[in-house]
Amino acid sequence: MAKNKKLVESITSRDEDFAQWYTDVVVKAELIDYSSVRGCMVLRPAGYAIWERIQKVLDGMFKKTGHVNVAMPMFIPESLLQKEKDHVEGFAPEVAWVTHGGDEELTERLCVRPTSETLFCEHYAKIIHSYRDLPKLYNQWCSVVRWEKSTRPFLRTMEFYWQEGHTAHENAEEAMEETLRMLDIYTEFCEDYLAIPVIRGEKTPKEKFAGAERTFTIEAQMHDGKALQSATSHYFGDGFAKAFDIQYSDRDNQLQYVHQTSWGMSTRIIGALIMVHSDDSGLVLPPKIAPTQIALIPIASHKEGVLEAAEALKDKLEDRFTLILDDSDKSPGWKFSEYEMKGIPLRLELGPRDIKSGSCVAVRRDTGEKISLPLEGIEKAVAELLEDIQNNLYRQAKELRDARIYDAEDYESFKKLIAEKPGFVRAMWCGDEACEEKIKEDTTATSRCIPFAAEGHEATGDRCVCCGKKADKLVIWGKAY
RNA sequence: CGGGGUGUGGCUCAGGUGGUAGAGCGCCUGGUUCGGGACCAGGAGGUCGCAAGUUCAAGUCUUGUCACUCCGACCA
Repeated sequence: MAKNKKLVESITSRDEDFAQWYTDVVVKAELIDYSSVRGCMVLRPAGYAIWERIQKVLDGMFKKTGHVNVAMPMFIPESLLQKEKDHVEGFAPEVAWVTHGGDEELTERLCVRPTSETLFCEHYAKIIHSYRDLPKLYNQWCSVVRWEKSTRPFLRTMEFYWQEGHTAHENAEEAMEETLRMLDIYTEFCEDYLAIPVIRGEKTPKEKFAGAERTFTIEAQMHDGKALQSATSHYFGDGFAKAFDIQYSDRDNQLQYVHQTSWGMSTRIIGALIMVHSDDSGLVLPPKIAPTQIALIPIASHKEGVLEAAEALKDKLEDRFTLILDDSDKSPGWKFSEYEMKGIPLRLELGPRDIKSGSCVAVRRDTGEKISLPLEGIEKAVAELLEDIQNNLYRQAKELRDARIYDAEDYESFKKLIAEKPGFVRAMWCGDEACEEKIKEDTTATSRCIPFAAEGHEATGDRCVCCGKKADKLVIWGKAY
């Protein structure tokens, strides 16, 4: 028993060493393995299954709002990448280049896409001619490569999976509407499915996407109080359209430039999922995103009738829930720990005692609570339990986050809060990039976003927390991943 | 890119001053078990990250290099 305990405790305590805890969970839950390529991870079945769930739900939301999927090439000729000045400047330092095909040196080197704006723009220039061709609402699921200096599983890898939506519209209003519509979809997805509360807002000019006119973001707070940018939605105006010559004839036969957007969410969100909900026993997954919702564990399965009863229960539940029945000869205790480590939201135990009493034991992953459920009408009880787990995870995360958003009026208290209190600080900002720089230098905190005033974030004063000059922007500040 | 740490069976690690490679867990076979990581017996499995060098002899010493990890800088 004592030595077995050691196995259970092989996850580093979250409060003791958050970074090590994170790595332990990711590896022990078998989400990823390290590969022989620096900064690139193997997404193992348990990890990829989460991504597949994310894809399925998000893709459904995209389709419902009229988007269609395409696949763009993974290579971008250097000359194409160069077309939009801010864009290339932003990404050039971190692109991977292909210089040879077989033994022959290429006349023009190809970059491995770090993002696909240029490819979409090139294509749009060819296929958009009339206002009747608009809007174009394209999305693609793919992986991209950025030559990162330091990497961590999910949070920052050299190759990562994501979706990138790229749309073209007749005018600024429509493009802006689309930008915010996608921010809404990401918000809904994070809060309703991942049970991660987010703060919505706009990035400051310093933090916005290379080539964008405006960048909107949803920011989540991790269990250690640090921020993680969970998705972004960019409004491009007609900047890319002018660089790539994407024009159409409008209703009055006048040539117009399109207005564009792009938006993305990546496998990084899985890092958020882990850092928001998981605990010292391993991964915790919200039922609505968990690839497997229930682990059904027969107790004393060699005894007469146990396996049969477990099979019958499985048949009863598997149409409505994703479930695995583990009838392997591992000990029950081993299985309990294993499925806790893997984050399965609900465990059902079925043994001789339960069969005799016509019930089974349910154990919640979020609270550890054990509940006896009558087998009669168990579908409904399980559905309610899963819903309650989903809601509880969201509530817990939101309560913790809300308790860790502080307001600062002056620079001294601002610095003190950032240094001493994990979490976010709300403070006024004058709009000067120099103040952002100074704050970053003094505290390592960055501006996460300018939250929407209509969503409960009204100005807390009229002076910049850094320089004291007149300020009309409330900014959420925090240390970020 | 700077600073710290670590590379030895699948995993976690032990191997003072150089001298034929070890443990626990896991894995395989058989048996007994089964309500919080079970037990017994037998068995398989390692060019010690990689490359040079010193030496009669290198897991151990020297140099280089690669990877992982943590903390910064940079970026998502």
